[in-house]
This record gives sequence, structure tokens and C-alpha cells, in this order.
Amino acid sequence: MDLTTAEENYLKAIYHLSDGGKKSVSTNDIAAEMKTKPASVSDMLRKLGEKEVIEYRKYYGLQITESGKRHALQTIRKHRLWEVFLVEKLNFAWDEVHEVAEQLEHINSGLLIQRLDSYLNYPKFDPHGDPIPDEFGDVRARPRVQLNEMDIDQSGQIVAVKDSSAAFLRYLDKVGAYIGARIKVLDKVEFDGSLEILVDQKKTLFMSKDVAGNILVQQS
Amino acid sequence: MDLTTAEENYLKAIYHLSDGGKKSVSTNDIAAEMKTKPASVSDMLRKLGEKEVIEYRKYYGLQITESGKRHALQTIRKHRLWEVFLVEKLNFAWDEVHEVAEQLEHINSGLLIQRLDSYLNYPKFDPHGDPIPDEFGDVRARPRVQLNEMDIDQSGQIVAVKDSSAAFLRYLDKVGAYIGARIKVLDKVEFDGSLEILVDQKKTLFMSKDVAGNILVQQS
DNA sequence: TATTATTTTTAGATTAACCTAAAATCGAAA
DNA sequence: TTTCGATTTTAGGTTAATCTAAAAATAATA
Repeated sequence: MDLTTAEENYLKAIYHLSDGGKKSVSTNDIAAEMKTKPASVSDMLRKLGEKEVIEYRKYYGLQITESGKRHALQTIRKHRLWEVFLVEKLNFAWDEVHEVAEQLEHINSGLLIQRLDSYLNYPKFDPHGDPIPDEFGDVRARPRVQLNEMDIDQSGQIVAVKDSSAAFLRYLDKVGAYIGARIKVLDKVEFDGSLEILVDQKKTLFMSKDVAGNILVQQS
Repeated sequence: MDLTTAEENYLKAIYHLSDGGKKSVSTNDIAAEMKTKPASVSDMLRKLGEKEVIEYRKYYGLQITESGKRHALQTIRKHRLWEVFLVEKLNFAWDEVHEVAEQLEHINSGLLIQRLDSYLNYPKFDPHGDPIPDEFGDVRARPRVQLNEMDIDQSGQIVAVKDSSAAFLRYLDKVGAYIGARIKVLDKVEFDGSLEILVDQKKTLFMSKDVAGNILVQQS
């Protein structure tokens, strides 16, 4: 069953909002995410239900089907492979790629994606550190390491903190090292184990070993 | 002024059918090329006229405007750059690329095309030997050589014949060396100047010096 | 030149994706 | 448990791109 571009986009949004089918998503949430009106979402949910990529009971809610998950993961796979291409081959900055990848992900050609994957050397993660599903939709969850355990020149994305006290989060926010920030270890001071970190490819900051030990990073 | 995907496709067809604005094109011709009905074409011509990419007088005919030419050449540029990418980087065969390039040419990002061009080393011709317009829409017409003057291992595309007698064309057709065929010189016999030619990457054939002298090739 | 044949356009429908406004449903609080 | 407010759906309309059938304009031919 083939999906239109709009249907693919809705399905992807539903997949993300529901965290892969775990959480429930509301019509309003989808409308907000897609920047459309709830009425348009209702319309689309009916269509997606007819195509059996979701199971939809009106007023009640929805559930992604197995077929729907496969479709969504295919789209995500394409999106992330194109992001790798844009950053690694065409020298896009990692924050310039999304809009273009959003268009490229809808190009329809099995051969193209196969060849692109091979050309990029079967990458497992995109430039934001998010995992790239394989052709069967399997994703490899990336192991997390403490920032203080990373070596010089290694980079990744902040995905969680161990100490989630308000004070600590406020500190992180202040220095710009929020969850999701992309970081790189520029230097480590042997004497006290403190680190020099590059955040989002622009700001550098210094951080004690203790602080770094509370930050979990997905390496890439 | 932005054009929709459909409008871009119509404009490209008109540009090609009119040979860059030289010949006149009929509604029926466009319908045949686009695999739609003449009624749909009339509709679209009205729209393209409103957007001033063609000058359209109903029942009379149309003329591409300068703006229209720029738009068409931009689309052609994107199409051919993607073809080069698919063949040179992703190892597509030169006859597998068209369908995918047809989709990729509508991706909207100035930066993307700029970077792609640079990544491919500013190619001047696509895998079919057709010239790639530069960012200003200028095309470099490729010089033509007689097939018998080409060296071993050189390749190109048959673009014209000097002797266009029916007998000669029938002969070409018989051996599969039609206008547009992609050829490569595999060997040249010093004794009589005859050539061994690879046609369309599959068929090899032998050809006398006289026959080859009547075939004009765009090298690539 | 008058008639016929072809080409082109208009008229009226359809489908996908959106919208606004109004109705229906659900659930939370009085 | 009834009512009120938020959420969700339906009803009806719009735009882009297509279609078929019919009308209009042009071109070809007797």
C-alpha cells in the first residue's frame, strides 16, 4: 500500500509523538506538531485508518499497526540517511539539514536508498546521534557514556543527566548544555580531570569532572 | 514567483518540445509528452500564462518568456546534476537514473544544489552527454566529432549523421546505433581504420571508417 | 467557399489536503 | 448526576491537478 507525502508525514509525527507506539497521542497534539487544524487531523486519521497503518476509533484514540510502524521507520531511515549524506558529503552544518532531509525523505526509490546506504558505509547514527533503522526497521539503541569518560576529540549528544536537581539543570541551561545539545571534548586537564567542551559547534566551556560525571552522552 | 512541481514539469516539457523556445508547440504535443489530456494542458497553460512564464494566447499558441526559460533551465540543471550524482557516486547505470532524477529535480534548496555541484566538481555534462546549465542558465554546447576521429576508450553519444539517406539510417537502426545511442570506442584497426564500438553498454559492433565518418558524436 | 475534420477550450466532476464553523462526545467539577 | 468546558468530529467550502463530454475555433478539403 502506497502512502502520499502528507500521509507519510502524519504517520511519522504519530510515530514520534507516541514514542514508537508506546504512548497515546491526541488529535490536538498531532495538529500542533503538523501545524494544521484538528479538523484536518480527524480527516487524515480516517484515511490512515482505511489504509490500515493505524487502528482508529473516533473520539477514543489510535494505535499504530505493525504495518504503520514499518512505514514510519522506513521514512525515518530515509530522513536520517539523507542527513548523514548532507553533513558528511556536502558539508552541511548539522543544524542546516533538517528542512532539506524533510523533502528528500519522500523520494521514492528502493535502489536509491540501498545505494545511498552503501555509499555512506552503512551508518548506524545520524548527525544528531539518532539511530538509523536498518532496511527491516530494526534500530540499534546507542549506549550512553558519562561525559567525563569520553576521550579528547570524541563527540556526541547530551541525552540525559544523572542528577536532575533543579539547581543542576539550571546550571546546564545557563552554560547552554541542555538535553539534546551536541558536544565535543576539546581537552581534558590531567591534574583534576576537568574538561573543555565545545557545545553546538560554537560555544566552548569548562566543566569539572564531577559535573561531567552527571551528564550522559550518546556518542557518534 | 514559485512554481508547483506540476508547473515545473509542464514548463520543462514545453522548453524541450520547443527546443528552447525556437519551435512552436501544440497543446496536443504537450498532452502526449506529459501523458495527460489536452483539456488538462489548456488549464495548465492558462496558469503558466498567469505566472508569466509563458505568453499564451488561446487557440493561437504560446511562447516561453525569459523568466520561463530561466525556470526551465534551473530544473534541467538540477535534473542533470542529480543524474551525475547517481551515476558517478551511487553507481547507477546511465539508463536507470531518469525516473529518480525526475523526483530529485523538484527538491527545493539553493544551498543543496550549490553544494552538490561543488561536490561533483562542477560537471559540464550529464551521463547522457547533455550539457548542464550553470547557475545563471548558461549552457556550454558540446562540440561534435566524427566517430572515426575518436580515440580508443573515448565515449559519447550519437547526436547526428552527415549522410541522412534512408539507406544509411536503416543500417544504423539495424545495428542499434540510433541517434541518442551511447557509444564507446573499444578498438581501432590500424590497417583500414575500422572500429569496434560498444553500444549502450551491451552490444559491440564493427564499423568501417567510412560509416564512422558519417556519424557525429558528442563526447563525454 | 462551404463543409468536414481536427484541435483546442470550456463546463462540470473528482480527489487530496487543507480550512472555518457548528455539532457531537467525553470527562471533570459542582 | 448533571452540567460545563475542552476535545474531537462532521459539514460544507477552497485550491490544485486531473478527468470526460461537449462546445468553439481553426485548418483542410471537396
